[in-house]
Amino acid sequence: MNIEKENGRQVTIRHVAARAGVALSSVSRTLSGHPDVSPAMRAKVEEAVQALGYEPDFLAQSLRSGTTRNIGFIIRDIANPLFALVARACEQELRRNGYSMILMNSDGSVETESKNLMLLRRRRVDGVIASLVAEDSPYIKKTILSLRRPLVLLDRDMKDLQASAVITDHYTGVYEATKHLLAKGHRRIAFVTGAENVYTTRDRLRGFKSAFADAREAFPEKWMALGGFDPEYALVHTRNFLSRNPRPTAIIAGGIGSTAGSLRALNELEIEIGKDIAFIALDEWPLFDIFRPKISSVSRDAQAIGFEAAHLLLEMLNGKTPSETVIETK
Amino acid sequence: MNIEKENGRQVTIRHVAARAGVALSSVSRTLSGHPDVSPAMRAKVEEAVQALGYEPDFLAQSLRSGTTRNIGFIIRDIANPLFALVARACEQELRRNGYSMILMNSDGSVETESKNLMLLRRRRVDGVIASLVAEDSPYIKKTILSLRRPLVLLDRDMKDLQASAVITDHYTGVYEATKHLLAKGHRRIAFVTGAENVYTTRDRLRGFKSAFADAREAFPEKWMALGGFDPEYALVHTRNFLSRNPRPTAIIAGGIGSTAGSLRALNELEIEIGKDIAFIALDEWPLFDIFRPKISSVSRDAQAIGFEAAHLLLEMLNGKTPSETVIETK
DNA sequence: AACAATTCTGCAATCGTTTCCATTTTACTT
DNA sequence: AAGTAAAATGGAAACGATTGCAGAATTGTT
Repeated sequence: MNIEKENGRQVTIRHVAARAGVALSSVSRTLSGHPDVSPAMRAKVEEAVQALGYEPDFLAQSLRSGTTRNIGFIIRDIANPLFALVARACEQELRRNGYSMILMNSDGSVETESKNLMLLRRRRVDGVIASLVAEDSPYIKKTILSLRRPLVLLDRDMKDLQASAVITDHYTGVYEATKHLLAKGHRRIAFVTGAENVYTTRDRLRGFKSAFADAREAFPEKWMALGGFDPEYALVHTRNFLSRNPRPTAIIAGGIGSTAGSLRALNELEIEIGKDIAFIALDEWPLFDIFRPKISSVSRDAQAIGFEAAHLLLEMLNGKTPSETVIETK
Repeated sequence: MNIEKENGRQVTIRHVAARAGVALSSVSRTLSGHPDVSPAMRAKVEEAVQALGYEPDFLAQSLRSGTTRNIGFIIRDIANPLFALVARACEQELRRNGYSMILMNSDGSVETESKNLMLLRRRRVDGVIASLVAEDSPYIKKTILSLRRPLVLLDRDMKDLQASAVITDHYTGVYEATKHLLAKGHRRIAFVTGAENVYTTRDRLRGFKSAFADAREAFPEKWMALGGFDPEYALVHTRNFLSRNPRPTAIIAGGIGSTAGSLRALNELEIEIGKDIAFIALDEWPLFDIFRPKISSVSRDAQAIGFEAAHLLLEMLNGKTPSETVIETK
């Protein structure tokens, strides 16, 4: 069976129809499970399909149906272990439902992100899942509105977008962590993370501030470095904080990249976590539990995020209205 | 500008032609940069394109041209940090060349992998980059042959496939590492890694054996656990080795997953690396340089692998014959 | 046996492009 | 000024599927 056509050309429904001696439409109906198909017809068509090794062309089907069963997935950086877990769970779930994932890295650039979105639109993806670089770019907002396809945002909070979102309750985790540090007597707590133009940072900051307020302590403005999630930013600013006199007694690093940068700074200056300074990471690196120094962290279930994102999108594809899912921390 | 059509329908080349008062074919020619287009025509068409916000449909173009500018990327697990780096570099390079990446995880299952390959074929991807689960499955081999599209294999060595490949010179790295251990007096060296049905393991094993042979030492067959790259396998077998009497004085873990599993076993039994036992990881986890215990490793440039894979594929898409690129270790 | 109702099948249009071919227009020779 | 070559344009047929509609074949009813 599965006799390859001698000439390189593709086997189309046309060949199947010819071999079975029936009309194209009949073949199509048989294959798509239309009710009005006689057993005789079905037999003939199936024989021909087998013999020719016919396989419907997704492209042609997409053009006709207007649906590609392709989902765009845009993140800053797939090499971020948290995102990688999200992407994996998401891809698995989409695949189980007959969708494929087109992966694009935005490399932290609003411009690349915007180009990617436009490309996905031209590719006629059925929907998009995205962790945007920033929430405050009107340019991106316009591009998103022009998408006119179901969209799921990861940890972002944008108005009038008709998008679903998977958001994390960072507040609680950070609040507890900060409270814990304050209870241990720490006052000079440095906070190194990304900018406030993403929900993630704002929610974390809210938790941080609340803990200080509840402890009736002044909010340590000068120990804030809210500029970027990249390791370099964290490295530079942690190094800076550590060179001050007096230096901070505790550091909170928000996000995978920031944690990497901060740890590198500590390592460089040979400052020991647990002994010389307290350290809390928001979001975990894999193997955190195995390595020393033992690093405390506020964690969240990345797999659940990916799974939920896929689900919210699938729901929208089935006509439901956008909604939000909240993931807990720690 | 960019007036959205009032009705939801898409703006097609047909609308552009109507508005510009010219034939469809002329619009197409103008847009695709055909030489025989008068300035007057160009102006009219461009005005209409602007006014309507027209954007060519990738799907229709693909159907017509027979080329999708989509590349399939299949790996065991995107959450493996090494693969994630490969995927990122690869996606970036493909994107720079106008291609998009469809990501699929095979979850370490030959069956899933095969299904994925078939789906990619139906989706008419222009090429595939894959890190296969195993080299010895005739089923997979058949599926690959039926792909009839350019293929780049990552760290796999398969005959009569007409595929390009990015392979790593594991031999040298492992040889040096083993020699080093032998020189330090180690004899009971355990080796935990994946099965021999992938090039990666075979090449590493070759290096391992060579080092023993050159040192005129008997190859320690009973300290081999070549069964799987997953952490569970490594955990179980490392634990087993460590419970023997005498136990190994050194462990080599081959691959990201195996390293995680082995480290977990050591952690569990509270055996300290550097003090109680020597440990060498083949392939690095991120942040290895920061954490304690300090872990020695044989590393390779994952970004380069992704970049080279993209390049080999692009070359094949330009009609070149398949070739191989070798990446160095350490 | 004649008619209606039902099931089945085929034709042709459609999705949005590109491209071959034929025809018209323009430009160049002598 | 006529003839030829080159440039510009339009019409129509692909690419590979799905589907509304109409007609043919089958079945059931009286």
